[in-house]
Amino acid sequence: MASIKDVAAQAGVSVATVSRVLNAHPSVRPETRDRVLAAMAKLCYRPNAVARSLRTDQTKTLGLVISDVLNPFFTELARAVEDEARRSGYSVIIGNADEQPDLQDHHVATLLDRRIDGLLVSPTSSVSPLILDAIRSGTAVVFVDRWLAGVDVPVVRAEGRSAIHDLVAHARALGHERLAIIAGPPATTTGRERIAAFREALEKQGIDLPPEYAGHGDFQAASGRAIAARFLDLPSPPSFIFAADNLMALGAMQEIRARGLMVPGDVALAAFDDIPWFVHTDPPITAIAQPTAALGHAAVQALVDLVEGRTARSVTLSARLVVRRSCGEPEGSTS
Amino acid sequence: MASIKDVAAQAGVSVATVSRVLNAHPSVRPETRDRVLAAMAKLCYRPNAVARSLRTDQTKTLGLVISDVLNPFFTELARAVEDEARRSGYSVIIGNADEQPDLQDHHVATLLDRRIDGLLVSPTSSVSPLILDAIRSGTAVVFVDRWLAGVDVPVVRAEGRSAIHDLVAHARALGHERLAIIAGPPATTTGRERIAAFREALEKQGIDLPPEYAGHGDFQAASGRAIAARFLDLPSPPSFIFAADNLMALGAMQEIRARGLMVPGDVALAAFDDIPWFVHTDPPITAIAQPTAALGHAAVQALVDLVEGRTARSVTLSARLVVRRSCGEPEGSTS
DNA sequence: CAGGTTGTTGTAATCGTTTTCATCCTCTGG
DNA sequence: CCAGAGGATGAAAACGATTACAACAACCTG
Repeated sequence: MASIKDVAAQAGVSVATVSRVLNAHPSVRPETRDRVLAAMAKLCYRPNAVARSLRTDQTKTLGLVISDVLNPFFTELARAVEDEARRSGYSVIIGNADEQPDLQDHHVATLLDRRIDGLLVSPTSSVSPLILDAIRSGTAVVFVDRWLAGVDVPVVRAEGRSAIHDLVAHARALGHERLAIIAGPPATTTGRERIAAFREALEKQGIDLPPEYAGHGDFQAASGRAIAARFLDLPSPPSFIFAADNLMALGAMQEIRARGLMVPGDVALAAFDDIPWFVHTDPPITAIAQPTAALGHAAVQALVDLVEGRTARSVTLSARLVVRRSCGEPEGSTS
Repeated sequence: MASIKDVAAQAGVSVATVSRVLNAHPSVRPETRDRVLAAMAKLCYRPNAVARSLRTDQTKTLGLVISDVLNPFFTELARAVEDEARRSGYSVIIGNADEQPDLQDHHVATLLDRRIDGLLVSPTSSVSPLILDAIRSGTAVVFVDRWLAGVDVPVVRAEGRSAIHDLVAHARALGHERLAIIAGPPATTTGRERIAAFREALEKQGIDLPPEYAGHGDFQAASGRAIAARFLDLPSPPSFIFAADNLMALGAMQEIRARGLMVPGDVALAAFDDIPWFVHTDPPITAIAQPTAALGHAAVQALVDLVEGRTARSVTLSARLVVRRSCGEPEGSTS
């Protein structure tokens, strides 16, 4: 592959001049520029980003470490992140932590070794010395969706508390009295917040959340299924199950189906995170929708601000309840 | 960030020695090695992958360019690719082409600029001078799922022909006579192959595929919906619609629902690609399942073979029909 | 016409590694 | 006791770009 030296030789100029036309430096005579451009075209020259990064100390690359690519929420987030990053002239390297702290650390480490300009993380666990080190040593970091306490880093997330209150009110209006939750891991902020909001909403309605009606999964389908099974095995099983993400809702659905039970007749179901398929499930699933793409865009903007030396602020967008039929027939409904 | 020079100074040795312990070179006195290791720990030294890549001319990075990350098939493929690559010591940079040739080229170009060691592509269009150039100039390339004709590059894909024959036979057994297909873009191999197999299967059954029963979408939901609408507006609409991927099936489902029609009563529906949600839709959707993860693993193995100077062969796995209820009630079914 | 500007170009240092070659030391065998 | 082997280390040259600085020409101004 042709290097800047080959181009310089071909054009009969020095490498400095070639570099100057590469970087659109003003003081290059048009005639010389054309000669260089011609040489580049002739040799199919493409600048070596590796060498450039070494010299300029910037890779024009952002790292994104998410908990689970297979979760449609994170997939959409990743896509939005990539789109926005590209608009700002950055590439994105995605690391899939698969909800495992070790894997998360592995990705953070290799991204740091690759000298990415900035890091976007949705932390899997509550502590990560590596991430904290990176922040302390000056790496630009922004948290998205989930965050780590005790560090001064911008957080871009959706506020789900009020939507959860709406959901609980909705369930109560439909006559549900025994409400259960399949929450996320306590080690994650979203794992803790969603159950806290749920409990708070129940209290507002004058009911409480018995321990056996609260399970902590890992945001993946299998755990949702296992916890749903535990609920349904109870002497007095809940009449309503709220899954804190769409994958655990899928698992719960599988378990409910496997037992020959009906939604919402036997158990009602609702999920945090909305996905297109929820419209077509049997029954359509009531869910809390996050402004996923907006989250991704805002996160990249904040990170790029940080990387380029500007200041960045945290952003909180709001999630909203989308009522469908999985909690019972809304009054006035025909189907 | 500490460099190899700082470590050398701290340990009182030359950079060459530090480099040697970094690369586990045998001829370093154990005592020296320990001293260097201690210095590295003290300085929190991490080797700069950028500098290393420049010197060694290898980035230990693979590029993956896929047509649409939001398509669950590609998401799962990407995940499998990343897993397998990590096992072989490579990172993966994913480029999402969003079914747009321009975007695909953009990603290929930046990946090449970053001097990735190998490229995994599922081409969006039938021609791509950039990709062809890359192959000619010696870049290791492997095609996955889709491919480009006329180049000697390993292809890793699933064979769906026989599963499509099974599907058509299944539809016929259920009494369907007017079968339609929402195919992919003719510019893609999967777009062409699936409709060819479908037409062939129909012929075997003694029926033909009228032009108005064949539409070409772009593998995304909106196009599936538009084509389904066209089918349903026909004076004699089809009784069975086969969508060539899951997103177009989603679009078709949306259109069918919007018209108040029932599946499979009014129209039957089947999809290429299977996803977990198909079990829970109303009705559960009959689909052709690909061995997605295996595809990803095989593709990476082939690519790594190529990168590391071994020879790689094409791999063809087979897809299989998963019968559910969206084409009609199978005999003996109770639900 | 001297002296200063301005515009265009080249030389060479630099980024953080790896690696070749040379050097120095120690040990072995005759 | 000396030659030669071999082990451990260092000096320095790459890799392909960017950029500070110097150099030189041409031009303008008084």
